[in-house]
Amino acid sequence: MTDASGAVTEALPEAGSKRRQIRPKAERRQQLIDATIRCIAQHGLSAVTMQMVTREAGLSVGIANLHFKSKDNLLKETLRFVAEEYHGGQIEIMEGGDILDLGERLDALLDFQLGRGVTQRQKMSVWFAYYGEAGARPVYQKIVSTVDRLAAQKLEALFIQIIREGNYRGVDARELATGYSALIDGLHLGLLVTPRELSKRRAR
Amino acid sequence: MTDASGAVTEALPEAGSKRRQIRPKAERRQQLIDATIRCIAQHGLSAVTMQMVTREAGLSVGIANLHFKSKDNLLKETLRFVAEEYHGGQIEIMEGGDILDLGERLDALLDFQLGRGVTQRQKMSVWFAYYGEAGARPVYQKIVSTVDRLAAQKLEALFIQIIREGNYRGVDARELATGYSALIDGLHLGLLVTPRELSKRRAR
DNA sequence: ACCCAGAATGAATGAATATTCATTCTTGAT
DNA sequence: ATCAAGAATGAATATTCATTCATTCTGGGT
Repeated sequence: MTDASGAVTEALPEAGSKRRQIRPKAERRQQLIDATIRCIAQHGLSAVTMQMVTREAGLSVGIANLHFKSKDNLLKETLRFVAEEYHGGQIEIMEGGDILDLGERLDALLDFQLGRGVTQRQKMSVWFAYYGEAGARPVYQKIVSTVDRLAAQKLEALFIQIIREGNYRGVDARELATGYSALIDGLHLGLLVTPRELSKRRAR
Repeated sequence: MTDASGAVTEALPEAGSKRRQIRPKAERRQQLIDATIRCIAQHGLSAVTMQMVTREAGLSVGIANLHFKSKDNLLKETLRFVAEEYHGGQIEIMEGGDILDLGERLDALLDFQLGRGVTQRQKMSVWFAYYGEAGARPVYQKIVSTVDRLAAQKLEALFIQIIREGNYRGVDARELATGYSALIDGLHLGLLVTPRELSKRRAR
């Protein structure tokens, strides 16, 4: 197809044509991580491609390798972000000084963990997508277990308080904490597969 | 496979045997599914290739597409196999007539679900690898939820019996069953990430 | 002994995809 | 207004992998 007019073929001024924007590195990184989360939730970890992610972010393909060294690294950083955000939220509730009543605090924790909303659901998809690969990828295992351990300690501390305050007998805080975490994880899993609702009450 | 008889002892994994063997279709299918399970457990679902699986099975690359139509299909059938085996085992315990005491039955269930061993661990890896993708793949969702629902019904029935027999009050069997399943799933997840042991007692 | 249906093989093919990098563009400083 | 630094682009490249299929081989039937 040769240009008939001989004039400079100008790129068609598309209506929605986006002007190239230069933004700070941190912002681009977050933009890409967010896009990655959405892609994993929608297409599954194993189907995610760089094209997909950068397109979702509204950027060009090359940019991902500019800010993250590689796809592997992007995925790793995405997991780290989700893990830290989730556990950070838990820890904030557990040791924040604004709620004094222990029962209330436990309620707040449940609200946070079982809270609905698209975003939360997406994050959970990501979370479990990585869990699925954790058995084979030590890197993922390490990231998850590190933040997990921290949250588990705080949770145990909370249960110790509750047990003391309520004068409960024959209950081990550590076992309770382990069981509680497992229960929450299991409930999340169930939510992923069956879109039904589970009352928060059941967890207690 | 009796090796004591001194008959043709077909070495299982890899003997330098170069001789091509013709075997019934069902056997080859199972051979490939087993290899797939091992590969997923070792390398992760997203890293599994046809070459990897067929090599693990000690067969040529073309054979997978001969017995299963495609890679997708092989993965789907593998999930179905694991799902049916796992839930089949549960159901057998729950409705088998050989154990009459309900407490014992519950113990047997726990033993089965938390039983260790390489094979069990591999199966669990596979199980959760698929869970990770379930959010994005309706096919997986359907397979899992179908068998899951069946097992959940049996479990609820078991709890109804237990509640009646023990004269427990204020406990809903369905909620208990849901919680129990979630707890077990959560414990499995924990096992995948941290190779620690969890006493069966905690589950109760 | 001989055959042949169909099981098994693996080199070849083509499609998908991560990564590179020469080039273009933006912005803040001068 | 001009410039340089470096952010952003996307066509091109190289690799990896699923799938195909012409060919080889096996074992039961005759």
